[in-house]
Amino acid sequence: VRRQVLACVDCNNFYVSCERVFNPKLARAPVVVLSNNDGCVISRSEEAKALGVPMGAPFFSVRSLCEAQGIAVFSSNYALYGDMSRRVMETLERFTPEIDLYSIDEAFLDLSQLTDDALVETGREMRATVLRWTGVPVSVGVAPTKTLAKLGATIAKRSPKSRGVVNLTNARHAEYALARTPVRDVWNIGRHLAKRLTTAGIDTALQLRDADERALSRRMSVGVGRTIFELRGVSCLPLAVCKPTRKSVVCSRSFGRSVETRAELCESVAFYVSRAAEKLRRDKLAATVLVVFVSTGRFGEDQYSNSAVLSLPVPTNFTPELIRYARRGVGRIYREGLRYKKAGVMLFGLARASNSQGGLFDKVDRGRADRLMQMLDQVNARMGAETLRYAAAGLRRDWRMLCERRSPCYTTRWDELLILRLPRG
DNA sequence: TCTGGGGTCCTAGGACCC
DNA sequence: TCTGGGGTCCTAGGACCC
Repeated sequence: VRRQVLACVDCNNFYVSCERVFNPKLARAPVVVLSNNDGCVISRSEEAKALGVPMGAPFFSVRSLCEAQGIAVFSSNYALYGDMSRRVMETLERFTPEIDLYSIDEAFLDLSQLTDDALVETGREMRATVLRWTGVPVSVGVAPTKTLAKLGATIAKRSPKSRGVVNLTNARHAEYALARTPVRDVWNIGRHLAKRLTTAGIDTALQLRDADERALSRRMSVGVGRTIFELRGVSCLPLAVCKPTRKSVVCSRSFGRSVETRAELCESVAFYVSRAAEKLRRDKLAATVLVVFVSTGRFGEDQYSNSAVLSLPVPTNFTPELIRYARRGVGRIYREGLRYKKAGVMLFGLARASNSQGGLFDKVDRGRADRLMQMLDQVNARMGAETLRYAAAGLRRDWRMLCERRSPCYTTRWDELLILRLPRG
């Protein structure tokens, strides 16, 4: 078997770090970033963690704590985080083309070509380079499998002594780390599995590694079996250097206020369809199934949620056509007298846009439709998102989600560039 | 005596990840 | 008053295919 060494590079509280890059006053201050619609806390600086802000806490429940402690609070700014992610990943790509971009703030790199004594040094160099070029601090774990590398990165993040890099290629070091890791902290062991494992007497990652793999595969899931092998240093999760094309596109939002009329619901759904269709076209895909869904709040009275599935006769990414079907879908599931809090669309059955099969009775001139969408996308790319948009997606849109504490899009909008004032003299 | 093996699809919901 | 969004994979048993 060929020796494999992977690095997991994980950005430290990524969204908070992005905000800090352009706002040095936040450097050692407590900072949190909220989810869409200013709903929950989804990123916390170490200082905010120390002040007792829990991950995932609804903002209303920690709002007074934030105010009392002077914690800086930001709405999500995905334009900024997406662009910063691109910079981090492009920096990492300088180290090796064998890189698996796992999420907005994480990547796995193949370091099998390096000798053992070069591993930690390379990890430190990656860390220093990303910090210097992008301003984002990262943690690095090095190990023979993804699961162990990920664990290494988590430990690196928590222990200052590691200076950001943890090497678990050595079997004794790995065993030491596994013995001190609760099973719930293992990648792909979530809340439910952790509970079932603890009930079965498996509390640490080391106990999981040494458990009966066949029995647990059968009793829990094949995923658990894979995790056990991964903890033993036997790779089951290959490096995905070439991502397979996506299988679905989703666009949905909670409303900033509740929505009751069919007209406004249609408007919002048309807006989500426009965004979803843009994603399709960016990936050169076309959809054959459209799902529209609506729901009231999850916590109050009068709960309702429903969805409508519409099959599209010809694979399409043509916005007005998708809007037509989506409105039909809303008509099927809309109930009067309810306070809707969320709506969205999903697209499935994705095929490559170029070689889609035409329909015998197709009424749309596909050539013209493609040219129109291409023009629309070009104008919006050049002049700013939504310079051209469909009126069906609403003009006022006062149902839009809250984002009252959003930072400027420092890196993606000319009118929001950071302005520096130099001191005199 | 002795009755294959490997694959896909279906469905809705659940689990997991960030 | 106020609780995110976008993904992937797995499950289970039967139907169906070669």
